[in-house]
Amino acid sequence: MDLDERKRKILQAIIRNYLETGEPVGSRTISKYTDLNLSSATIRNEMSDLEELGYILQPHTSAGRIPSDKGYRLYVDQMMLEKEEQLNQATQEVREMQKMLLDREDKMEAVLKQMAKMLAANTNYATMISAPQVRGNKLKFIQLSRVDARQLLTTIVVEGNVIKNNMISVDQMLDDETLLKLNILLNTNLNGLPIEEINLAMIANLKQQAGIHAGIIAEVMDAVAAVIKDGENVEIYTSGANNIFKYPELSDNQRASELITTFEEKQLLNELVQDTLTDESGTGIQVYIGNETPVKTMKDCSVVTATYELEEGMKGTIGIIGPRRMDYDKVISTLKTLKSQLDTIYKKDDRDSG
Amino acid sequence: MDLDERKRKILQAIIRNYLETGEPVGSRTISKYTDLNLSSATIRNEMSDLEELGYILQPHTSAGRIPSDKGYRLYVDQMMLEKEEQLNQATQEVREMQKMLLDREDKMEAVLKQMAKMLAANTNYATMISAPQVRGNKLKFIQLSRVDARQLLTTIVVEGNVIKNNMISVDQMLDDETLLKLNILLNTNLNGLPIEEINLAMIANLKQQAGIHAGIIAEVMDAVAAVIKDGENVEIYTSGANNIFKYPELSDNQRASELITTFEEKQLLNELVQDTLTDESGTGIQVYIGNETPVKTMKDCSVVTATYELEEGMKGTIGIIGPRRMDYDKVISTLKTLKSQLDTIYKKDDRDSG
DNA sequence: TATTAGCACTCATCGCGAAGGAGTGCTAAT
DNA sequence: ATTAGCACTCCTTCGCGATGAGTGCTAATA
Repeated sequence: MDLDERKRKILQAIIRNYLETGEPVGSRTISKYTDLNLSSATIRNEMSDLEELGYILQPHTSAGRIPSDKGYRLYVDQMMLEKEEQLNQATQEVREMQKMLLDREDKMEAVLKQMAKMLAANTNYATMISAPQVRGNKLKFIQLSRVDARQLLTTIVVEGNVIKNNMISVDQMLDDETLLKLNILLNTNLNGLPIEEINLAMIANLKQQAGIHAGIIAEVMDAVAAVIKDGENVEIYTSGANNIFKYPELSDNQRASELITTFEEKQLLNELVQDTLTDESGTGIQVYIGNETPVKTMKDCSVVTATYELEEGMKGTIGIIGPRRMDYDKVISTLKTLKSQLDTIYKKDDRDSG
Repeated sequence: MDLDERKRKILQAIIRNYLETGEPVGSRTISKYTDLNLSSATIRNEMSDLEELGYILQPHTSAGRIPSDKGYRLYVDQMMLEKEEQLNQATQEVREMQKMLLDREDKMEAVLKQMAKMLAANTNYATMISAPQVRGNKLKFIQLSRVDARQLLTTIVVEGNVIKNNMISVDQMLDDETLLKLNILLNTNLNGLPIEEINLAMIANLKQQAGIHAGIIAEVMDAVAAVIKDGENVEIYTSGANNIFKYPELSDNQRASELITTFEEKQLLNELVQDTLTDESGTGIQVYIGNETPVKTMKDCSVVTATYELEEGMKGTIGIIGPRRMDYDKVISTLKTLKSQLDTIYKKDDRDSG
């Protein structure tokens, strides 16, 4: 089942060539452009074997060969092993990104958006970045403030400095003392508590202590619940969806429409994020080739993802979506470098955003 | 220059037919499917006239005619006049939307997103909705809260209940009294003030009064400035970009790519919003045909926009983008109804969101 | 005078078959 | 084991005639 050296070299040559041209590769091409010094006939025999083994396939009888998913898979795995060390390639793109990360003074949202855009511009593929997922976080601070006679403002801060506001309408004006009491009640009972651990008994208890203001407590708890809910559907930023038009194999109406919808709805991309976050291989980089992807509209694409991690276990995903004949080499090394930048730089610096 | 009744009828028939089929319309078709009882020869003569006048044109010598931008323009203007009254058409879609608006309990963002989606599904065109633009608003409430030893939380509420949070890191812990003082200082000086009217002199004054905590004041003012900045780049929600693939005249690679980019970047859509908001015709509905649109990537499209207005002069834009042969009738009446729903329903109900 | 029938003409589109050519598999020679 | 040679496959391209939709013009008609 294992391939000998020569077969592997030929397969690699086929894939390399196909990545460049997007056209089926013939035996003569391989014979000419490799250092194997073999005639096209020999190559043909080997190709015949490779086809039988399922690494390549023929679009039609008298065409050259193109890599199968299995072929790509071998190629990628092999590459990942070989290139393990040469991380500090420090390409132009990465330097740019690094600069951007250091420059950041505005919100995470803006940084992620721009990062997606830059990645797309650099790779010529479609990109997505998910904001770090808030999960298992503790309440840090709750406050009720009187904005005007009829309106209270709830402010909830969760560890990791995720902030959430909510307006509550009240029937009659609350005096300062009552407001202070409620604030103390909320903070002494809830501060430091993981949101998930807030249960019905506690809520009932709070309400009882709040007396006639139980209704307000209820609304505050709704807002807290909303924080959890918000944390579930992660924000996803995309860019470069138009890049799919650069690859004829993706830009027929049917496929293009599906892909565009996927990028626009972002719903399905979430599946990709979840899948990436759960299945954690060693490197933090994953490659989905063709049908391997969890998003079925991308079955004619390849997807490379990286997970990055900020402090406090907040994880996010970066994804690059392109044709099967993606420049895996470039994409993987770019993602690796970017990932490590994010992992380290963000952890050093400790300010954060809302 | 003005068209006689017959010419107008023929032009109308040509446009109607072309809207349905997307194919050039021949004289025989018109002769058969109108109540004019004219032979195709007569129609041909009239069509020749209409072409000379610039209302229709021929893709090639022996093809039928298609409407020119000028032709569409006449058609739309005419239609807008005729249909002025029949607003209460209360179609299925509108009823659904109305229900959705009444149901709303979550944030504006979610409502607008879903509205865009629904519009796209109903019309089979691409849609966009801009969130109401915050402009000329007054500060309603400012608060500094101590979240932990090193961090202060700024909460700023603007009229219309736009809420903005910001974390401030401090070197040493502030005691309760100082915090209270700062809060009183901020609120007595700034509450009720239009954000634009805050000037350097006021800031200097505040800083002086804050004494050693001038740095904190500076950071709060930065956050206030950020509210203005936020207000400028309006959020725009889009949906149904994939619908362009339903119209062959828009879905060649070149055009599709440009349009998709426009929808993804949203930058350019902002121009459309601004244009719509400034140039205010009577009805609040605008129709851009082909090259009339301010967004050049949409030169092969028609764009219909409506402005809606919430309380306090907050205006937003709804846009529908489709091919030139758009079903203007349906789109306009849908937008008209939706607009009036938004105008009235939102004004009645007064709760709001952050 | 306006309308219409008739006709020649234009031109995009479709189908078809031949030519071209890239690439293969097989066989026989090296 | 490798390779040269050759027949074969089949996709692609191109040209060409047929088709047909639609026009403009002219002459006849009401």
